[in-house]
Amino acid sequence: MRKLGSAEIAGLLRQDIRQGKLMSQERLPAERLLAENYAVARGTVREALNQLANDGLVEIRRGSGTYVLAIDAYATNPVVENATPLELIDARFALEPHICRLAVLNARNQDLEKAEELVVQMENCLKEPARFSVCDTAFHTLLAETTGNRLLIWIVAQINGVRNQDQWARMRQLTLNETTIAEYNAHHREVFEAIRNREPERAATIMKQHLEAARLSLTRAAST
Amino acid sequence: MRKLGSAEIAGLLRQDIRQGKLMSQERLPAERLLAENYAVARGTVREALNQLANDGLVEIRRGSGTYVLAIDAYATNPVVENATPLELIDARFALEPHICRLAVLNARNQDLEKAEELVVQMENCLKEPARFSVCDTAFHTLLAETTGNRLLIWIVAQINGVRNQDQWARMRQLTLNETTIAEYNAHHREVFEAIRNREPERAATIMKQHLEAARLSLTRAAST
DNA sequence: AAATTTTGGTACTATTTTGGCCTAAAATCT
DNA sequence: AGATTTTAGGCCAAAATAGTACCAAAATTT
Repeated sequence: MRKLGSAEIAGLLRQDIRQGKLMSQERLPAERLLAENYAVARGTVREALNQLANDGLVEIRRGSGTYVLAIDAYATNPVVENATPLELIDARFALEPHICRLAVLNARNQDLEKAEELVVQMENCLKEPARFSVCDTAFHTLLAETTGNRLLIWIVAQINGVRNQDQWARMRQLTLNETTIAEYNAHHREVFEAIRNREPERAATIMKQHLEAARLSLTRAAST
Repeated sequence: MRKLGSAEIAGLLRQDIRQGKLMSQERLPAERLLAENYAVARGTVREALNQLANDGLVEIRRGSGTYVLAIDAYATNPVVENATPLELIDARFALEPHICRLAVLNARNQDLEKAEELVVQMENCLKEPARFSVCDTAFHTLLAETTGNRLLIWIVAQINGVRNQDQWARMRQLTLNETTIAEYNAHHREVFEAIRNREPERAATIMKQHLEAARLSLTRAAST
């Protein structure tokens, strides 16, 4: 790990504040403690805190401590970052079936080639959940791109940003075993075939079933 | 792999910056480190960094480091702002039917009251396209809020942001006459009734018809 | 109410890190 | 063959950091 500077420290603290690990009004650890935690000199921590105070994220009170304020300044899109896996599945449930329809209407041969390549790659990932997950994201992104609708592409990109969060990663580890990967692969294959055969409604229907399965394994995992 | 030149290094860094891998304000690795990472001499890295600094992508501070600066042009969402009315309708086509389903499942009495109030307001706007449009946006936003899904609420909010753009305003003026407002009102009324009667599929179907009608009048207007 | 502890504020020096600059040999391109 | 770029190394100056000590305000304990 590279040595940390004041900019990095400030970034880490910003992140903690954004993610709500440090809640509003909460007092964060004393400068000397933070310095020890990050294995850094106190001056460096002070520099970082002054940056945060300058941005209005934090209030420094001499003799008392440093306090988090204004979550609202960052309320622009913490929602996206903090979405729960279930909210995310519902959003995909809304979007992806229709994305399939539009993909059918707009798919060019080169899109189909890319899609098939990804499907094949995923079928070779039965025992590699991490790699499967990457391809899975790429597959759903490709579908969005195939629609040619920049707005949809952007929305899907935002949603994919959420999938890299902690909670999602944990859930994925719980749900992605060899059986479910095989199941998902069958869905992906069917979606691909439906798109290649230009059957919009079938593609949409299968995507719905796919997401229904994903939601099921998610709720099952959540209840254990 | 061929050896890299300063131009290639500059290209790679440009890409990382545009993709957000190197965020704004972030300090990128020291020249000596970059040189090691890319297996290249320090002078080459320096040349690349000078190119980026020349393009205003990066700020080099002697003794401190090299910092990414204001890439807001890329980081923000020009996509959303520049979406065409047709892209927007397609996105709503993807989202809103399912939002209707979720709204049916989650609607509380107070949501229904607000919805009915908006429907009534719209029915009194036959000759006031501007006011109708405001209520229309509020109605669709309310449906999203009723789902309780923060991610969907956020997405709809982003989409609504687009509707205030010039192009959209022009289109709206072209399409919103007394006849179409009356037609849309009938749709809204039906959607509301379906939600009150807890009929998710009917609500979704009517919303689809509503959006289909909107797309039709849009394409008609565009072809004149 | 007073003493003690904890907290941020400040000053100072030594060390490390970082970019700025130069040169000469080697590699690459034209 | 000539021109340009890249390499490899050393040295300099600016900035950041480390480390230490002490001060003052607030909080806590006695």
